[in-house]
Amino acid sequence: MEICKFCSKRSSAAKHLGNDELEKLGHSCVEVSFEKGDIIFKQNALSSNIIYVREGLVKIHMAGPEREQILKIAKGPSYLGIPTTIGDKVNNYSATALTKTEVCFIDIHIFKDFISTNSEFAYEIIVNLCKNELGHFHRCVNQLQKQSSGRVAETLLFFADEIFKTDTFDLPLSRHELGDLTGNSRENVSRILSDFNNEGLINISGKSIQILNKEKLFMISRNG
Amino acid sequence: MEICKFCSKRSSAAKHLGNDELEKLGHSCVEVSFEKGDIIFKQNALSSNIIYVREGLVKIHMAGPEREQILKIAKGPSYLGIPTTIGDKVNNYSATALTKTEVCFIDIHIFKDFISTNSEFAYEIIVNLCKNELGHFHRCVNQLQKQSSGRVAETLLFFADEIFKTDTFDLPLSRHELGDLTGNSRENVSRILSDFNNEGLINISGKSIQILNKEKLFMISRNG
DNA sequence: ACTAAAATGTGATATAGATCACATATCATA
DNA sequence: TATGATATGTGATCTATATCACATTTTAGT
Repeated sequence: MEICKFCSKRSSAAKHLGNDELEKLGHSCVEVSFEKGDIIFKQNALSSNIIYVREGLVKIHMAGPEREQILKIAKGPSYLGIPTTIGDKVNNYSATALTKTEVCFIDIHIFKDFISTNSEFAYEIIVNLCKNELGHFHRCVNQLQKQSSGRVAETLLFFADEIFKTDTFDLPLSRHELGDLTGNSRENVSRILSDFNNEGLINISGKSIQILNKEKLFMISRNG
Repeated sequence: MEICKFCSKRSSAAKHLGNDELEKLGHSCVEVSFEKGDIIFKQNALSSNIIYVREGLVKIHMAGPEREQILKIAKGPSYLGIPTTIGDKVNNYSATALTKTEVCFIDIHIFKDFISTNSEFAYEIIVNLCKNELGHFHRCVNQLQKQSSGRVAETLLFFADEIFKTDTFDLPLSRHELGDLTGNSRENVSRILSDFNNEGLINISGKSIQILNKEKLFMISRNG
């Protein structure tokens, strides 16, 4: 098993692993492929693996008191659900593939082992957790304080700039999911997208989106 | 300097430090006392210390696009702002004392040093970060989905159960701050508290609060 | 290719909660 | 203890956004 040794998508933490450690990792690591819509792990199930997304787009979501809440869109390569695997026995949230996704399941014991024996690895994991938490703080405050069109505008820019790195792309979410992500009703998302379309900020047809006026969209995202 | 060696409020991570490590920590650690209202660290300032709250109540808050957002109420003993010290050069949020607070400033270098040389310490920090993040996810979803009276009810129960461990206590926040914490306007917080009072759920007089009907308050917190 | 199911668009209506306006109470400091 | 400043309570609006209702489009399974 040399899959990890020659993996081209190693995490910044795994870059600190030596050859023998990578070999060990390769032995206790399972590679799985998920299709769009497949559940990678489920809230309330026992959490026993660290998940590493080699490639693909994943939504992290949680059942809230009223409806499903999408907490985050994660793009490989990145770790997934370290907090819920280490912080609790049970998954506090679910992860579902939004596109075809390549995932490695890493046994929690070997992960702990690396943390214990390789301080550079441990430190990278800590940095990773810290950055994630900061990102999440910002996202949360934005969600809480911006108004709905601002949240939708922000999300469109997020997909363009962070995920697809182009202004023309296919939305990987339904209107309903976009609502769960931005804290809007399905109907409101439709309306806001229509408005953006009519004002010439975007060009939308089904899921395919083209951003036409990034500056104005950014202004809307900024000022609520 | 033996303040850490004989400290009665050591963190779960610091319990894994040996005598010589504690001595080292004692040398590069400064103890400071803050009064109610004092700023412990400020958003956008350079972050160069890990802060450990030995005793006291602290609010973590962040300037949002519309208003100030209180992200969390932290109670000593606990670490404060590990994410912002390790995850960024600059503080992503502020911390302000809500009561008289005893704080230790720990040099980031010695902290990193412990992470590198003491794997148990590192692992405890990781567990801590993970649990914090899970807590924050839950708080965020609650904030986003519950309606205002639910958020206020939840906060009252939080103070009673988690912070003061009694049903009669003095609110350490103004109505305005309670709004910043629960995402309500100052006026709305007043109204909600008055309602709770009139319905006999609580007894309120200024900042002093007595919870009379915990079950019903819990129901309100649950069902929005 | 056909049909049921699911997703989407859009108007009308309802409402939670913000904002405004002002009265009252409490606090801090000279 | 007097006095300005700050915090709080409460009614009257106003508005963003949810909800409802239904038409239309798209998708998936046979």
